[in-house]
Amino acid sequence: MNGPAADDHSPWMPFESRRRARDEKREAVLRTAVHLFLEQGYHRATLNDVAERLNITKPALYNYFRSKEEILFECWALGQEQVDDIIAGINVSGENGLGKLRALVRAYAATMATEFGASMVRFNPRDLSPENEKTVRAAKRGIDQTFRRYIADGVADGSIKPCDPKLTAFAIAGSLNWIGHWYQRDGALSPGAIADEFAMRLTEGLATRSIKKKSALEAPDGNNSRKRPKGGHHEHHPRPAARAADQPGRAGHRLRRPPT
Amino acid sequence: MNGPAADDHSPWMPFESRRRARDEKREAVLRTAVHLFLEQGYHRATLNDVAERLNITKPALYNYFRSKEEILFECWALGQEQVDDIIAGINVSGENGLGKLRALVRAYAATMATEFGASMVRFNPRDLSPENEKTVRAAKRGIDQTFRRYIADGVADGSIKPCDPKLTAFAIAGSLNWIGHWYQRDGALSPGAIADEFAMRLTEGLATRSIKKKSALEAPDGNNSRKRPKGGHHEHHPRPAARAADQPGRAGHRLRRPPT
DNA sequence: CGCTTATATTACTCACGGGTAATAAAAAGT
DNA sequence: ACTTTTTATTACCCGTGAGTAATATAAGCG
Repeated sequence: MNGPAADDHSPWMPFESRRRARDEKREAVLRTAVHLFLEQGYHRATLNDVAERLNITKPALYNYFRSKEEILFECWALGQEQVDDIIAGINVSGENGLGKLRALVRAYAATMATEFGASMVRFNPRDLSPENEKTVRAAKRGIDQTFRRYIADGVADGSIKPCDPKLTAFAIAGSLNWIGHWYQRDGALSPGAIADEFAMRLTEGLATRSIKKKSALEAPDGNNSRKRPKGGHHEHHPRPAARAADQPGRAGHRLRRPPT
Repeated sequence: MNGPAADDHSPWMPFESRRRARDEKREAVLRTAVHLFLEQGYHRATLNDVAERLNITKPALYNYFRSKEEILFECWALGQEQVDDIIAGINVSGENGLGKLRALVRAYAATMATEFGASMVRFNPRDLSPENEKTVRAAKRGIDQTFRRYIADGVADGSIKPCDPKLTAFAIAGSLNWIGHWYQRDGALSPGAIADEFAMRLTEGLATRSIKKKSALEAPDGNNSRKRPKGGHHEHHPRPAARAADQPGRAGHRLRRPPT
């Protein structure tokens, strides 16, 4: 952010470009890792596998991460970051309870169709260090509470029929989380279609007034999803330093070099 | 079943009692194993842990199972057996599509609140041998198709509103499967209450005519579930040999000794 | 060009845990 | 009581894979 207007004589430019290259490599590791972890499971996928796929060798990975466990955690964190952003956006949207719930369902469904999103629900927190496990569990609790809050808000403002927020949140979040288990990125269903369909199906039983269904199955790819679900290249912007979400904890140390 | 009327002089009696004792030990292993596998994850839980909890040593386990993988598979199979029974019962019930779907949702929810039921969705099929993995995937496909069939039946007979059976089945099964991830057996929610609530919540949006809700949350334990959700002792009868469900494959070799 | 720092490699350590003898202790059967 | 079978134990093997030197190569950078 403090970068001087980069001509080409600046002695700082190479520094920055080096850092950027490093960050790109870090992300490449995470993308390969999350793919293999999802495909084979965390314990069956070895760091040799990850390295081999990147055309390097295992010890090279330790230039970017302290341990396999840290890689696992960082994969999860990238998914969690997406969700934090989604929630932060909805919180300032000024919608009523039902509107916020629908927005969350839709965006969360699209996230679950990404590999980092799926990692949030397919990785086992028990495989993390005690400290990271606590962070993950706190974040999961935060998501659950957000669902419940939106539902309770909707009941309070009259947009959602009276119901038990706890079990209703479980039912909705369950459907969404399950996407991470069955969704095949090479399958027939587009993330947009899934997100639209789930947003409709999961909330139609809750609305106090009937929903105007627009035959969601026919729209193969709505242009209305805030985050592009699957662009060919750099799947998500290079992250402008840390980003503070309003939700619980998570130390904001995105992208730091561990070894030195 | 060919047992002679056992007085007390029969020389066959000890044989039977021996077999029974063996089967009880086998099941004890599976109950301990499924508990630890769910608690710590399959790879973190060691056979030493399992054995220690049974007050024996690791090699003793090999009198009952060929490998750790076989234990994993048998845990899954016990859960799958419950589901097969449920489906077989519903298939001959003569209900309409919505009725069958509701019955399945209710019984499946209760199963997910058991450890063997949860193992069906928390274990990773990739940890099984190729052959067993195929069996598991076929069974999963069978369950999915049953959900879709009941929904399609309901649409055909007019009890369910027109909808996409595939995505609707995903949404419902997702909610139910997720129970296996969050349900705490020592928590406040009883399996019966969850089953009732989910059966209501997940199908109310589908019914062509409005549902007569009876405030399901207040009924802590309905007496109407065909299988008792959680009896204190012998969780399921000693299994009268093999049991053939109508669904796909699974070799019916329950309870055989591997070594000899 | 030399000095320093980042990045990668080869070759290794080592704990962990599934699985296997070899063998002892019970039970069952005769 | 003697034999056989079942069930368990102790003591080991050994493949695997995370993580670590020691070291080579390449890239800033004055």
